[in-house]
Amino acid sequence: MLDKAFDPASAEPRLYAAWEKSGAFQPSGKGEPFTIVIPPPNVTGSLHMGHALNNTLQDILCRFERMRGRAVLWQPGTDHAGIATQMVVEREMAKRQEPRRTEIGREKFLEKVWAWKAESGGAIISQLKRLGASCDWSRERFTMDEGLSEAVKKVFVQLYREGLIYRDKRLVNWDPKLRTAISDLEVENTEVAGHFWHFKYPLEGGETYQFPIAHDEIGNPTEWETRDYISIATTRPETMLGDGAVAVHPSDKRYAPIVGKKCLLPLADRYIPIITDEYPDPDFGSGAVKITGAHDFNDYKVAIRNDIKLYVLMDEQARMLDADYIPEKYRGLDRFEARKEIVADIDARGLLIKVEDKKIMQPFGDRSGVVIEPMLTDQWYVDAATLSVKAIRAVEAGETKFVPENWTKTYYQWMRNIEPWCVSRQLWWGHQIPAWYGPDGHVYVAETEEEATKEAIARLTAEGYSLEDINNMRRHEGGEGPLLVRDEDVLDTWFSSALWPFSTLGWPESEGGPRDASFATRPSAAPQDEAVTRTEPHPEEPRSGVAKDDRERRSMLRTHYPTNVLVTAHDIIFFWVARMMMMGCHFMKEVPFRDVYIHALVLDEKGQKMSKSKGNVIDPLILIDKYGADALRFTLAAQAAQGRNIRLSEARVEGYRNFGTKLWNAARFCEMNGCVFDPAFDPTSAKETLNQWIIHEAGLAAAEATAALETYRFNDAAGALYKFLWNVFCDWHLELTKPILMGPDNAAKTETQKATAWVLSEALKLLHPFMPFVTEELWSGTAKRDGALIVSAWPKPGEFPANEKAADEINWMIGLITAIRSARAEMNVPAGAKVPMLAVAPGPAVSLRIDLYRELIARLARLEKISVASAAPKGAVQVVHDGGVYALPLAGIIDIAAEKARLAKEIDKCVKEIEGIDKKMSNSNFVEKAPAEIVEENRERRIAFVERREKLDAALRQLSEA
RNA sequence: GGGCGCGUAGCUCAGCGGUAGAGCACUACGUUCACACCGUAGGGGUCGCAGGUUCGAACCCUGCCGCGCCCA
Repeated sequence: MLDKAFDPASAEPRLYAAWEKSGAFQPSGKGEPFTIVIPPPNVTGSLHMGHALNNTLQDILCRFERMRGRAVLWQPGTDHAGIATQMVVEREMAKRQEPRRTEIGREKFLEKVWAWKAESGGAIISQLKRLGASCDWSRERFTMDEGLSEAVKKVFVQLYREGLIYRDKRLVNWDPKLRTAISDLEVENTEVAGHFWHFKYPLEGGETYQFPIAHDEIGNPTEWETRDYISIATTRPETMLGDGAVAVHPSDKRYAPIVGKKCLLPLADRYIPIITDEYPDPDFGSGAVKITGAHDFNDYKVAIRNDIKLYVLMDEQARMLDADYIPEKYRGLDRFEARKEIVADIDARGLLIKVEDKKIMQPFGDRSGVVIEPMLTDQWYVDAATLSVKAIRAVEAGETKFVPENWTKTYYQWMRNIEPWCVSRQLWWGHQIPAWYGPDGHVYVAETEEEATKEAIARLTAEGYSLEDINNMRRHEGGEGPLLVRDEDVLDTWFSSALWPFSTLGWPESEGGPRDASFATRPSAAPQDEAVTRTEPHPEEPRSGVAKDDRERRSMLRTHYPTNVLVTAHDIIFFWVARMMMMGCHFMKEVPFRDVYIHALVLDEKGQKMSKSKGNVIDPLILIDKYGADALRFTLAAQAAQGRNIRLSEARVEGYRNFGTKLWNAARFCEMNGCVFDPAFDPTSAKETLNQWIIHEAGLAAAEATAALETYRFNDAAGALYKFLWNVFCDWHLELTKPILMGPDNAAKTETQKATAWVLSEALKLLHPFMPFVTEELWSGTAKRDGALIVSAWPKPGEFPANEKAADEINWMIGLITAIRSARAEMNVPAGAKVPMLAVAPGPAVSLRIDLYRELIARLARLEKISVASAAPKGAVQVVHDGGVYALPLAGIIDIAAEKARLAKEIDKCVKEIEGIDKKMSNSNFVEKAPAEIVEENRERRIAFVERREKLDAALRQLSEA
């Protein structure tokens, strides 16, 4: 016996554990493969609404395809989140008042990070389980685990050898708090209140020129003043010390007389040229722009174009450098301190023209929150432009499709304007770059230090050094140190994430046996190598995802790559999709996924992005606690319409929780009425019209849900199932079965019990991807089953015999009942009162139907008795349905005026419809040009409305006579 | 400045060439033996505005107004 209600809190963990234990989450040996790699959440992360949506949709697809018999692999894991994780651990260390990372050194620090990871990392994994995610946890991976680290090394080395990774000095986004470079994507540009300072830069040698200060209507100058300076404006005065030039637009006549001359850079007391470049906007500020090539991205381009000198002004913490081109008084000052001083000093020299308040766009580090400083540094770059060629072509050729399709545009736009990808980070937590520097500064890129050392020795030997010379080049005294020094930096986390679709599946396929953790740095047997190679303990202990055996790795990669679909939000297209495409196309010679389904962002009720700082975060786990995972999942799916964001409201979640309860109660009804699933039941054998009808309707819902899921229309699938279950199965079918189930006809009863149980079982299957818990619980709770619902077979359209005749008949009856109920309610007939009904002069077809369904109609419309009359009695309420007239003889009980009003209202509706159709039909263009079927449809509708109006008119007439 | 998207019932949103829909909220009625996390019935929309295309526009096109996001 089913409990009174479903209890998610106790059922969910139990069911989840059973699924996992059964092996259902692992790909079955047979069936066409279906593969999704999870967008790996940060190891520091915890489940937010975006994850909940993202993973609900993936799970729906996985469960759907699993039930369709495919070998489903949903590959889970987390990424190591370089900056975030390092920050978390450092913060903890600070809280415990432990020595700083720089004091304990890299190795010790990394031990702490691994310890943190073991202790509190990956909390999100258990949260995904609460959501019901059917990932293959036996294959869980981590971007820092051994196999994936191998992949990273291999990719880096290969790209380097192909010339697609290089070291370069360029302007990067520098985070002075974290003291690392970050990518453009990790910078958030925010509008803030700032200032616009206008300075005078005096012309060299006291030179003067005429500067226009007034213009006529057509823009010709009418007044001039004599100037001995050029006016520049800046939002960042502290960078003026690094100016290499002042630029004006070549078309700007105002400055033409002084182009090519020099002006004095105040405070720095240097002369800098006045040049022309397309960059300055003559209408903006004074039209003259100071060019600080080393601290501004636009200026950098101007400086490179015009060969202007770059002056680096700041250190890694954005303090003014100790450099000879910086006046002593500013050295060591923080950039904002320096700004104050500089403005004051300019003012003191009489060179400050004015200060305006101005909204400015300022770049902030998304992790640190501090103002990003463009800095000229040496970093490693991936030649993204070259890699993008194949990635773009793959999408153009349709090898990968975006759903909805319009995201293709965003992808192209970014890919076609792609910048070199800075992949080095000045962090410790991450994949240390496999590059070593020789004593002469030469760089050797190799998968191991051993290899790099060999290369170095070969190179140095070729240059004529003896082994003894080389040994003397070692870094430390006494011949103990290494010859080479490894690059300190690590790779951007997204570098390893970009490999995720194939690295998690076992790439690179190792040639020998599985590698152990020390292999990479195992000392060689060669004596000369021994001398120059230091064996160091590997910071990366083998963790989860221990290498599978080779054969399996190869076959996983072969069967599951390319993956079928990547499910993600649009804010990750650049971060991830683009990079996976580039890496996949390059290394696998094949796109990483066939489809990219871009889902909505989940916003709060007001349409605001949820963020901790705004305090408008809705915690999915709290909703799960309150309403169950099924309710949350269904809500997200039902709202996941393509191309729209989701505003999540709790009321909606509550509504879908109620839907789950409705389903539960429907199952209880079945149980109480002997509707037990019989595996031998054959839906084509159903003889009762009612059963034929519900099977037919179930087939429509199944077809709709299947088609919708196949095209990622999650909301349509959810909607179709909701409607079928509640508004068809519960509202009508179960009600209509009651007389049969409680009646005397044993054959009809048995068939109805079986058919109803069968339809319920099919509905459980259809709903399972959306509401896995309650459906699984009901599956086993309502019958003895061969296996769990999660591995049952998805309903095929052919299993549901269509029966239009049965559908017409039952739907006619439903219409009649509804019409009677409506008239009753409007006439204020007490809900409990049973009244008689007369079918007025019914034709043979209607008579037959009335006879067939007399009991059902009477029951659901609360009628005392249904009989036939040649005419409606006087003063009766008359209901018109499908051309028939039905009278409720309520003379003396009902309010005649109210009934007249009701009829008048209905007549009015008909009249309006008829008028509308007439208007169309009288338009000769419509009749000529509209498709014949549309014209015919209108003709038929008109006939039906006219007939209805005639019946209603008659009823009204009769009522007036009474 | 460039790009993408959105303005449909009180709220949250479907629909995207031919009869305007859902959930929630609201109103009235209802302890009918699955369910009040329920049932029955009902009210509520000139589909942002203005043009255009079309026999026909919420839907396609153009412009405008308002809102959001992304990129400069």
